[in-house]
Amino acid sequence: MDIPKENFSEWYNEIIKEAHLCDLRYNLKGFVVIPPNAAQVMKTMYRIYEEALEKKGHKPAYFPALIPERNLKAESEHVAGFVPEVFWVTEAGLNKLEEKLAMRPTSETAMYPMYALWINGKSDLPMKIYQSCQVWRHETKATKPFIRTREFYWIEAHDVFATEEEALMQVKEDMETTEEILHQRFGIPFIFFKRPQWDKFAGAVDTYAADTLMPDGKTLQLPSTHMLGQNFSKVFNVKYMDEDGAQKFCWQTCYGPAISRIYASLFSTHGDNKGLVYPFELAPVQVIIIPIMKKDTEAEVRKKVEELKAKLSHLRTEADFSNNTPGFKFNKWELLGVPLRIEIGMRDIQKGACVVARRDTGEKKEVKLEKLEEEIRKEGASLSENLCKKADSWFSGLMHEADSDAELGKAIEKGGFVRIPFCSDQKEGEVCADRLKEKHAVNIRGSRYGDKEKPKGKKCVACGKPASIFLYAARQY
RNA sequence: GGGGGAUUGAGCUAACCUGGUAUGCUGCCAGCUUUGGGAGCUGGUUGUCAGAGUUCAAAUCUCUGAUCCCCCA
Repeated sequence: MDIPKENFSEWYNEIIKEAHLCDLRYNLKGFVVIPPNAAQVMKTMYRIYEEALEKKGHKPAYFPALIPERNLKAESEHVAGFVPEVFWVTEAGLNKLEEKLAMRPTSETAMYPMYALWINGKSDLPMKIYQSCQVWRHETKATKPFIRTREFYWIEAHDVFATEEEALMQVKEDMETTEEILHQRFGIPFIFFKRPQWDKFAGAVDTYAADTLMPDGKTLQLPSTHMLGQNFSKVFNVKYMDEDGAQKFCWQTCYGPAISRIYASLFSTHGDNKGLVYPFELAPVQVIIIPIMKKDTEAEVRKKVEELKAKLSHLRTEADFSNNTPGFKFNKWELLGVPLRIEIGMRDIQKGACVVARRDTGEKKEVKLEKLEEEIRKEGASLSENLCKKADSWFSGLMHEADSDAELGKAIEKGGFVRIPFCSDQKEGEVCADRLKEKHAVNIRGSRYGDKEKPKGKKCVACGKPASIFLYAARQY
């Protein structure tokens, strides 16, 4: 493959096809088949996430995919937000169902009626449960593989606490988890925004969402964590008996990292003109050994390669003995994003060495065989670190500021986020957000988490009234 | 929501206007040769989106339907 990443849209379609990341031939709009090349990475991402959540006190569970209509409709804001996108099951076998069943678009209304039964007293709290599952949303916007599909793969964690403070702490913990995994381990840069009131999760008190950037400068929402307050507990009767003997409503949060979407940003962030580039930890094949064989040396080289493979069996190591030329194999495994490649032929064997090549930099170097394991470990770690650093520096170059409508119009063309003074992130600010959307095709992402600065003396870029807060604008997926 | 494109083997494609044995490349399988940056030869391999109509004869003409992909907001 040789598509310049500058033309991101074309690059994205091409890499999906060339590297077999998903098969679009399943003839149902918005539903894609995810073959092993992508599924292996997604499973690793799932495993990393699940381990992290469990380490922080979450336990796994599985809830039904179908939700009775009356459950889904219990919380009015929630239902208003999701119903336009729900797939309904209305028939079973030969009969019409008496009550429609929703294919879960998210699982609050499947889980919380059970929570009401499970939680009785303070000793049941906090209750932190997650499930890894698929959800379905009949998206009306244009679908795009991994980024916006009508069926997608995610984890949803739903936590319940006795107090508001604990719930707020959980929101913070979710943000930390996101930083530890998405940024530090996957190398994906992002910013946490507190969404404006008009753009929060349906039914939530507040929504905090991690927004990353795609190579074309448009933003993509990754995990979000929601402070649900008591909105759902009051509807679903999630209560505990306090020490004073009174029944009290619980405080809830939920957190939803969408693995399929995170995967999109993973390969889009790190990939290059030659194809995929994976962090060492996530690569389905971490080390590929390419034997260089002549007819008379084949047996000897083969033996050596098997030896190396066994030596590196603690990693996902493979050897390519296929009947292709070395050049073909180099290109193939580079396209597939294998972080490290070992080349070995008689020339090297005689020196007691092999050649190690890095996917990210293309550097090749000779490594003595007795130092191989150590070198592989070092180079693997260094590669992941380099990917993260490269992504960070690219990302930080896309942070802009604007104090007026005209400046915003200019800055947004560069791609990325633009920090602007804004009248309000409460409901009344929506008019201004709509105006900017109309004029510049930008979306207001919210205030940056932790940004305490006040826009003293500045005016809202949309309405010109005194600004109360700095918000960020970006074009979005 | 607006626009565009398309449906011929696993993928890309020719033939369609002017109806008559469906073309080539890639892939895949087998064999031989080959291997330090996309190898070569020989042989093999599967197909006209669905339904109806016109006709001696339909990938091609007519009608009806279905589906997908892409771009922009």
